[in-house]
Amino acid sequence: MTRARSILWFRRDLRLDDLPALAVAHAHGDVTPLFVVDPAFSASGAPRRAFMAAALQALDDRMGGALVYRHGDPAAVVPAFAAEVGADVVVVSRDFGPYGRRRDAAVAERLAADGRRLQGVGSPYAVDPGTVVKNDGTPYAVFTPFSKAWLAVGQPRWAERRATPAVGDVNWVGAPDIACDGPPAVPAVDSTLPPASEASARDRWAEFLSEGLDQYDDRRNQPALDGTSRLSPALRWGILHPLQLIDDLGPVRAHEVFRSELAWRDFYADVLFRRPETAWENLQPKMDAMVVDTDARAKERFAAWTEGRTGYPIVDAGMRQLLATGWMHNRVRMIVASFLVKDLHLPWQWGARHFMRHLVDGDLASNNHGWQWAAGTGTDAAPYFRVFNPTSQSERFDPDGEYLRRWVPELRDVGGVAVHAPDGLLRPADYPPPIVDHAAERDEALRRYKSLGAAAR
DNA sequence: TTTTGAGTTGTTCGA
DNA sequence: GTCGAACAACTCAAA
Repeated sequence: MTRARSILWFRRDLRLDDLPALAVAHAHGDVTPLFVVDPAFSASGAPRRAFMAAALQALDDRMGGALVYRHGDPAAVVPAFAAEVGADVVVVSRDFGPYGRRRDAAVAERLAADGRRLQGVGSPYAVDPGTVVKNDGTPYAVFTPFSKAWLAVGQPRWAERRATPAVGDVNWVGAPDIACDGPPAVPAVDSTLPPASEASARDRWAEFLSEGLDQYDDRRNQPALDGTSRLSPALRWGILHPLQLIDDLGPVRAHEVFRSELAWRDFYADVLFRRPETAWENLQPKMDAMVVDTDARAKERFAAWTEGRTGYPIVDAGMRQLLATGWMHNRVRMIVASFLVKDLHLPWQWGARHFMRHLVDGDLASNNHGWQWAAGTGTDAAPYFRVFNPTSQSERFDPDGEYLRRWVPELRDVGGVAVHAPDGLLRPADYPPPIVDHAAERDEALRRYKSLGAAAR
């Protein structure tokens, strides 16, 4: 008689340590690990595809090569696979995103039709979306009170939490005995990010914890420095779970700032869980009347923005870093986002889509609600008059121009402060002049916001 | 129910 | 060079 068997279907929790779904699958008996390669993902940029493929490879290595890849629509592939291998249960980490919920509902329905079930265990968040509520049971819409309640709800749970024990005796039943499609292709990229394995992510965390975290609140805003954890891709793909980080934090100001960033991640996941349509629609409907440019000139400007040839060095440096590595420093993300929305007057969705395509850590909730914040359409929106000045941001956060020269080599020989805004004779011949005048576009943005207010009254 | 204080990340201007 | 005020009005959250 064969032993009972379950399928562990990996999606965005690409780890084995501290994975509740694995413990549950193991309790069912033999475990068949599955990853479904979704054709929709092939639209992503090379660094993003490379990181996911590398994470899967590292995961598979830990399972002795047992990971089964199948290509296609999960709603068809997963139930068929469960029937093929004779598994009654498919265990997953729960996905709270709009696409993931639709997908999982479809999969669960088809599994149920065959007398099987989808079992969701755990999530990639410190506190699951939908959990943090006000006294009247409704969700928070402002970050600061959310984060206080998040901490109040979370801390007792985290204190009594036991990391899921290492599962050393799992009997993996998978490839090569089970037929397998190929893994996703691994494009070559030159990445400065930590490699995509659990061991290297843990090493990076240990290094950051001992060397960088205590100065996090000071150094995290300087893009030339290694002042951030750079663990966002590991968190995005579930190579690490946020509680593995929170467990190590102490009652220190810099640690609290770092934890607050993890609270932002949970906050935006919660907002998107409550309002799934806000992935691509304004959270604040009154902002729908905002005038944005979408004509041919707008498309040309958008192309210049994506390719890093706006003539604003800090913007171009960030956009080039994104294309080259799949990552961009957070301070620079805010600067380029403000530039797209308030200097170029383009729809925030254009920028969000580009980021999602290229960012290795691109997460729909954090990314798109971050963009909504920048555009003033979202939760906790920035006041309309808060318009980033790309030159003064550059002077303030990259005072020596080190980041600029690293990513915009045309500026290598521009000395002193001119590197932040090389104009006239100081501009190298191969570096473009500014595509717009910031002062003029700032006024234009303020004018548009004001006329919106007048129209609303 | 009403009131009150507050709200991630900024810039500019004038004294 | 430094500093405070202005830039609006609204919504949220809790007392």
